[in-house]
Amino acid sequence: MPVSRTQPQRKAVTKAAAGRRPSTTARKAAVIALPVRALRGDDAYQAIRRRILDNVYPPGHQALESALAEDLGISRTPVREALIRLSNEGLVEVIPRHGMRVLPVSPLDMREIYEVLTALESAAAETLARRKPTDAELKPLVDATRDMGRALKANDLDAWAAADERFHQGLVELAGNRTLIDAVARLADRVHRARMFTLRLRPKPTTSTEEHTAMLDRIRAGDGRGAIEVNRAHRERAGRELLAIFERYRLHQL
Amino acid sequence: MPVSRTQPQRKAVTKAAAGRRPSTTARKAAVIALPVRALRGDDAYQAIRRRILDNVYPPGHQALESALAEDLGISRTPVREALIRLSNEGLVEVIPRHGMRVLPVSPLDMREIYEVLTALESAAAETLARRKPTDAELKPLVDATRDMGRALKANDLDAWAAADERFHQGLVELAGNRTLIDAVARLADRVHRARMFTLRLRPKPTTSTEEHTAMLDRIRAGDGRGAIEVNRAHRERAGRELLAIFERYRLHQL
DNA sequence: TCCCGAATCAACGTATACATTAACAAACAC
DNA sequence: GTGTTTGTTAATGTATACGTTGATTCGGGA
Repeated sequence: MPVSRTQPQRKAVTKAAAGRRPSTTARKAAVIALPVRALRGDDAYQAIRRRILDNVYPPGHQALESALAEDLGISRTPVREALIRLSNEGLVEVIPRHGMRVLPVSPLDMREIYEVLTALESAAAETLARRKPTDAELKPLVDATRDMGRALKANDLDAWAAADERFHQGLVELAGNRTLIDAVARLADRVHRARMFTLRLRPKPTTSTEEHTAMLDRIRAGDGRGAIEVNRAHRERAGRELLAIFERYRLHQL
Repeated sequence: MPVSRTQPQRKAVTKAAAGRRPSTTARKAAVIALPVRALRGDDAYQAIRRRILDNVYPPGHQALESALAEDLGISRTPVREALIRLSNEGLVEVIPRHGMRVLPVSPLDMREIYEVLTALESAAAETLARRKPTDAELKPLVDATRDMGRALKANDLDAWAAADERFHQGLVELAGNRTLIDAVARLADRVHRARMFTLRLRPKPTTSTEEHTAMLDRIRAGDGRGAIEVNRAHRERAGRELLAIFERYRLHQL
């Protein structure tokens, strides 16, 4: 779970013959640059994860290990390792004879996740408020909030969502508790998917910006209790709205 | 992470020739029962995990993939899969050329974990209090609290620790939020190890029982806020004590 | 004596081979 | 015609083979 520790950054190894049988003697690549980047190990994890987050593999999508391996141009071994991690994170389900299945985001799941996130972020907000962070430390949060407002004016929902994620991510990171960061990160992908589905179905998220500003005020004032309350209200409202959309459009059939 | 979903209960397949090369034609086992149960896949995970929790592999212990495979009588493949999961949970670290290393439980880690656990359990306590559970539902918690008292009188620290874990586990389960349960479970193993190390070094945990009773009272009264407060105080006190022991005995060198 | 470089070796990461077993279908009995 | 059983197939789980690469050690030069 400690992502930063368990995933030794692999430098981007490029292969001359990607996916080809490894030749006994390694030959230097032709002058022409490598057309396909060889995916292996953790890269397989990233690749599959990205396809899920980008909805290339939508909820309910099934794929056999061998099919994934072929898609990625690698063998089944690294694919299996990637699937173990993805199922750990609740993104996919491995069904013994039917490969993996991308898990749908059910309304129940969302309700659960929001409840947990609220608890975790509230703790982060309180810790942060107690620590009385400097303005410099809070700058990422201020910037993110500002960007949310700008994106909303420009009607750029994707930019709004990105800035909102940056705010929440930054809030948790500033608390400085690695275990907390990891716990949130573990839920982040699933929330991300749900929000992407609902992003264009819901009314303009105008109040979120104000709520973020209010939270920042509490944190600056060192008011831990107040920060908790604001965050809780923010999360609960957002969760309620998201669930309403979900149920109205029956997105959980996905 | 959704443990219950991602780990399809494997029925205890027994093998006639455990660990032996699989024979082409399956023969019925000799009349004499199978001496060694074949360990594979998820079993490897359980086996290694248990050895860590039981301190057979103490913090800092290193072992090569091949050594683990030999120990368990299986090949490296299922061992690797087990290690991926164990490192996900923060129990071990995989160091590229030096095998796996059982992670020590540092005071910093403990502080972080207790902070997160406090947030999660408080949420559980509040949810539970709001739901006004029946006495029948609360029975496991009442029983656990009672057993803690008994164990303390009998001076059976292991039984006390087991009952205490049962209480906290039961509390979270009663809240009925699977995501929450999984998030707590993910931290449980590390906490368990830390507590086992300190169990016999600290003064008798007499106040915990009272605090549990107080929490139950709040829950019964439907007083969510109060349950949060009691739980927070309980966790913070316990965390402080644990950390004090840790630092006094410099257990983090382990 | 200490430092640097080359050679050796072993552990890992990945690919592949193989036996097991569940799913599916066809054939048979009723 | 329907239900059951058996045979076939394909996907998995595990083992094993193999090339790559980093660690370690030994030797030579300063």
